[in-house]
Amino acid sequence: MKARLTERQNEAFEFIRSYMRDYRKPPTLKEIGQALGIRSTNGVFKLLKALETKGYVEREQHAARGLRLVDADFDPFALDEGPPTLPVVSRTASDQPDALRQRPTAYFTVDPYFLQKTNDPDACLIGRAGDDGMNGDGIRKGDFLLIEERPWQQMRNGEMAAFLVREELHARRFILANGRIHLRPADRTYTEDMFAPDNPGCYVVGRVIGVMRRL
Amino acid sequence: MKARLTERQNEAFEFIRSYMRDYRKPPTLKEIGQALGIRSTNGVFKLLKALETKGYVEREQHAARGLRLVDADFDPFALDEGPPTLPVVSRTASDQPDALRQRPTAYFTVDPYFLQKTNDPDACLIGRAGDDGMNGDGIRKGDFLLIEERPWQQMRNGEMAAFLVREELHARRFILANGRIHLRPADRTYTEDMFAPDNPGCYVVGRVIGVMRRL
DNA sequence: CAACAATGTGAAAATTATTTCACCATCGAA
DNA sequence: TTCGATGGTGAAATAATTTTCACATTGTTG
Repeated sequence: MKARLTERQNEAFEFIRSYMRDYRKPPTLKEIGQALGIRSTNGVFKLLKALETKGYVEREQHAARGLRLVDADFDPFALDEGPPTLPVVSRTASDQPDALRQRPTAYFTVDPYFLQKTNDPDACLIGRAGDDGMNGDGIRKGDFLLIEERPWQQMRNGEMAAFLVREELHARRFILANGRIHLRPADRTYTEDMFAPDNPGCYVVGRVIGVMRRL
Repeated sequence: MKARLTERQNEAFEFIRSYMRDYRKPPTLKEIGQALGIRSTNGVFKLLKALETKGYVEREQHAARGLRLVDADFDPFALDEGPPTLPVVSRTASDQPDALRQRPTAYFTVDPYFLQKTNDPDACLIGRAGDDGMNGDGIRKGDFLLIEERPWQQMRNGEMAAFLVREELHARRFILANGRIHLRPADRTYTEDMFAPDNPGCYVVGRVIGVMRRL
């Protein structure tokens, strides 16, 4: 695990990235200093040493612009792997959850930032909220839900869940009580549904880890 | 049509490309010389001048590694393809809107779908909602707002706008009435602000065309 | 042949860039 | 409070890099 950056170090790091993106070469200490408002190259020098120690950049001693971004994730030129692409799934019967990934209607590119809380980006997909039952939590009908697939046994109480009822996908808070799954809306005009885990009329797809909306 | 390169010039050019692909920065004259077996940096210097004259590279006078490949076809880093990457901007004073793009804290990859309603993806950036004033419209504090930069004169009444007050970014509905800009919250516990268009304490960044949230 | 462009050598000058040094301020943890 | 990590200033020492100069070789062209 990489050590965390301080705010200042992050500013320097992000400037380097944006500079390299624009100019196709690393910046000099002076240029970094000008961008961050540091008058002494030594101030920058120390920031860079910190970035190097923490493993964010590599430096070539004495070389002009002797800077390299270590992690390909941060490399604005890395072509090997682009950002992950996730399938956008459409209506699927709750008793045929396997059909979910069968015929995606589209693929969306998603920034890795939104997948950070996931172990496995391959287990993620995107669905659309089918109603306004979670308006109170800022999820509206038609929103794109970033879902990490996960069986109901691994869900924790209070987590935002995506599930299929009939042919529709909905977001609700997951609560397991007395051997039954409660799906609690944020809006009182919607009713709280309750299912036995093995009820084929309801299938918990997974945990909602992100929301995206086009206006 | 570009002038043709001599054999030697082509060798230099190809070396520069391969060097940049490997090291993510342009080579020095000495390095080029070593690769081509030229002992004098001046020999290399002349080759580069020829490449510049013929329009294959651009050079920044006196700058260390001040080399740029002109044609994107030859650019080993060309990113023309692939989803657009937008800057994530941080707090900025409302009277210095130009500083907005100066020091992005990060870059996000965004699926083109979310930019379809824009003419110019380059005019787009990402900011974070600074308060809960638009909860009623499904925008919560900390949400990532996809913003199309646009001067207030081009905004239409009722559109979702992003604007800076003090150092914070907020989302509100834009309403121009009686020569004054009204910024209307969706939540009544927030007050509707009103500004003269030239008030330096308030800067309309643009139109909000998307929302993203990580849970 | 004379003129010219392309390519070189070698060295010195000019400029840019990194590194080090001494010293200072702030902040959070021991 | 003392300490270490962080982030700075300013100046000076090194080192790297580009640029210029004088001169030479080769091959092509008029």
